[in-house]
Amino acid sequence: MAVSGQGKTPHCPVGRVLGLRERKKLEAWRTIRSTALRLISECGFDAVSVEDIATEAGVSRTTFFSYFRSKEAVVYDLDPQELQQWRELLADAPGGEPLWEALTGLVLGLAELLADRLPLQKRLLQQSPELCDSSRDVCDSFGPDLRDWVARRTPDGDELHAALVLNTAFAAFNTAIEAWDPEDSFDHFLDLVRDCLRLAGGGLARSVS
Amino acid sequence: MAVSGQGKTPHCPVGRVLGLRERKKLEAWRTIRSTALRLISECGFDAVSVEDIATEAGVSRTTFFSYFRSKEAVVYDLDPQELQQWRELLADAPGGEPLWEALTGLVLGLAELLADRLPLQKRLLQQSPELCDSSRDVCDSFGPDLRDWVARRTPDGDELHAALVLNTAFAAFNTAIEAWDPEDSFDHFLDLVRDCLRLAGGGLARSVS
DNA sequence: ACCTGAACCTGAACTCAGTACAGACTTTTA
DNA sequence: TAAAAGTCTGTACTGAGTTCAGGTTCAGGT
Repeated sequence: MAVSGQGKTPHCPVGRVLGLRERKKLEAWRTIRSTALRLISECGFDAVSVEDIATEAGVSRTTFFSYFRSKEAVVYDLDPQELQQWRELLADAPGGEPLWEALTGLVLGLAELLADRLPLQKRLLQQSPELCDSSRDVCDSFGPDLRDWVARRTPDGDELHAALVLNTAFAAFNTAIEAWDPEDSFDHFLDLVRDCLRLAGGGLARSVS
Repeated sequence: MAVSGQGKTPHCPVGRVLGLRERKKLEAWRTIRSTALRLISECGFDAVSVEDIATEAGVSRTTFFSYFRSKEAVVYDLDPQELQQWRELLADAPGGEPLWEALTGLVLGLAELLADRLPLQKRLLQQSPELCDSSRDVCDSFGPDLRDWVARRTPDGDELHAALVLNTAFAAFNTAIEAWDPEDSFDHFLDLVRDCLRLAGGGLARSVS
């Protein structure tokens, strides 16, 4: 029944043309999200409670948790429209390519899709070390979809290889995020992602040191 | 001052010859750990509270948290003696090898060190999906040490490569753990770890599908 | 325009993880 | 054997996440 993956009770505003109900929900989602990011960037992740966020966003604590599974999710979750774009990216992905090439393309496409959010998110990560070792990361927001996508195109008997490729791609993406300085240009980030994927794809045993 | 990484107030029983104090602490650690694992395997991770564990182990809730940073930690943390062995492994590791080879050796050594615990841990993971998506994993227990070790031997300017290699090694290890059926032999697990590391090291772009 | 069902929001009450701390107790050391 | 240092415990607190009953708002059909 649930189509989206975020927002439980809210039936998830992903429809093509939005009714009043869905417009309001999307608006609520964004209000909560932006309020949260503002407060967290001002005071730090731990110093802001869900109560604070809800109040400041003009909504109840209960409602907050109906939009976001957890406090971290408000930082990492994709905007519903981004999520939709991401799913279109998955749906349109060519089927014939080798898995690693396909993943490289998808991850890069995703990175571009996140161009607006990532600088802020990375800055939050730097400001709030609590968020870092909370062991949740950006991959949590699109990981499940990508996992499904990979599973769907994986022939029986090849699951180990598929899982390894996927986890390694995540590792490469995370490494790029870790290494990136958000003061640098976003193109520089894209280069980092490309480099990491290329190195991992080419074989780490081969590189120096 | 803190030498260990787990156990805050308890000054950490890693000394060569143990005084009464340290022996008691090690005993308490193990009592809490084994009690926790027993209860969790009987009832599931979420169905057991820290209160339950502490009571059953004959210790106060406060004391539990002085031995383990979190509820998950009681599942993932290394036994103090295993931790010491792991650190000796790191200290004895040869310095001249290329990073990927060195990591391969270390990870395999670690896996052997964990031979006793891993089957049980993996069974817990299967029984309690909550534990899986808590996004904490076995790497949390030895990851920081390994990260330090890598940082120490990484020349300036090579941090990106080092981080990528480390994260990829983790990904390979995790993939092996995911794929392993604890009913199979532990040797089979070691083979999986070796395979994953070899594939990732050799270059995922090269492999089929 | 009105009715009805469904989706949504809310406050209240609850469980439990994690922290702080002061006082009691136990080992160490001198 | 007494002070110092380390450890345990109960208590009390904050805040995350869940449940639920009751009220409000929107959508679709008449």
